[in-house]
Amino acid sequence: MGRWQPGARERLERAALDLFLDQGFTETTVPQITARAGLTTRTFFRHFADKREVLFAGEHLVPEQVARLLAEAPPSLGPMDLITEGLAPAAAEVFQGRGLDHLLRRRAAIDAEPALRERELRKYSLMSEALEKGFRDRGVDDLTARLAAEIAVTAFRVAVTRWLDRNGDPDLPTTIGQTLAAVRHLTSPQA
Amino acid sequence: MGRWQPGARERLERAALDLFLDQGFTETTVPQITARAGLTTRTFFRHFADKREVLFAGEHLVPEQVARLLAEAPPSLGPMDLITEGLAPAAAEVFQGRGLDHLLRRRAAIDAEPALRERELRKYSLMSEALEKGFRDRGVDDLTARLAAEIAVTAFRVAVTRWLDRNGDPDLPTTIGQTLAAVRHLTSPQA
DNA sequence: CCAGTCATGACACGTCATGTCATGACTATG
DNA sequence: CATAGTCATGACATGACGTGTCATGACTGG
Repeated sequence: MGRWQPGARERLERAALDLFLDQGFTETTVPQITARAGLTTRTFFRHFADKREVLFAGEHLVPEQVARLLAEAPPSLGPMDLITEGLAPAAAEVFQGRGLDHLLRRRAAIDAEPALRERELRKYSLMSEALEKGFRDRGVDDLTARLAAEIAVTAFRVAVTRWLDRNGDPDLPTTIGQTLAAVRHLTSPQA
Repeated sequence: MGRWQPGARERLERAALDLFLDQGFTETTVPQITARAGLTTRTFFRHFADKREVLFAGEHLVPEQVARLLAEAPPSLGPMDLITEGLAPAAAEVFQGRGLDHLLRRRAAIDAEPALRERELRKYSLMSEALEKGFRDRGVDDLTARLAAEIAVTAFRVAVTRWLDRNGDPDLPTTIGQTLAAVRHLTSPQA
């Protein structure tokens, strides 16, 4: 792994987030990031495909985690039960790695920059595609699989927003559960 | 309006779509587009903020249309009814302007290029934000407004996909209705 | 006919992103 | 030790993207 000073990738991530929050995404140039991390511009693009990607490292493996989760779940569960019982707890773990403080700083940077918001949307879109495929592999029909995947991701996304807004107070699985309950209530006939 | 040869914007849109489909988005340079349209590079960026935007012209006014629609709807309707009765018919009109053939070509270009898919996601995200605000202005609570907006957009998006897949066969309002019915069924307790 | 407006042309420039080759620290093998 | 191989990084060149600025010239209104 690391030969020179190890952790080049991590240094770049930290430097980038600091600068994005301080100056804004557009105003921050790649040479500024690499200077702060003690590296060269070319090295930045060896670790990240583009300037935005520095805030989304590692998230490329979310889809495969989702796929594995669905493949291992009891076959009896329907789509909505899977979301409630399978995804919510697993999702919580993902967010344990980094502290709440880092998550809030990261969100602040993303919310401030349309280009980063777009990247965030793509992340959730990929997650939805993985879910959809997982549902279909379990025998769910195409339309239902697609809608269940989209609704699951929507609930997850809305729940994360609420959870961060409240500084992590009710824990994430609880917040996801509340959000799914609200979805059920909203779409029930008499609503 | 047009002084030299009129319709610069439209010529650029046509040239760009043709080239994107023929060579791909990345392989197409802005000078190639402008050459085909008989204009200069600088002029392209006067009409469109960036290369992707040439496929999304005019869509910036979708949010305000959504806002007006919700403001004018009968106050008695709940969120889900609004989606069914208000948005579906209005949405259909938007797609009448250009022919089905153009919509299919445009979708093919977008689906082939991640950067364009991201832009498409942003479009729907803006639509969702407009819907959410509209619901809140009608007195709907924050969480419900957010979820109703997201679900409405999801249903719309999925319906458009299915509608295009089937070459516009059941018309769009019908397809949206079917999709919403599938959502209700999916989220109903026994599903 | 003249002044003002405005879309476009022409040119310069900084940043992003990538291809290519060189360098030098580490590893493996004898 | 020695030598060959690997691999992350440095250094350099290049092309496309996107913007600022000024000039031009067709149209418009008085």
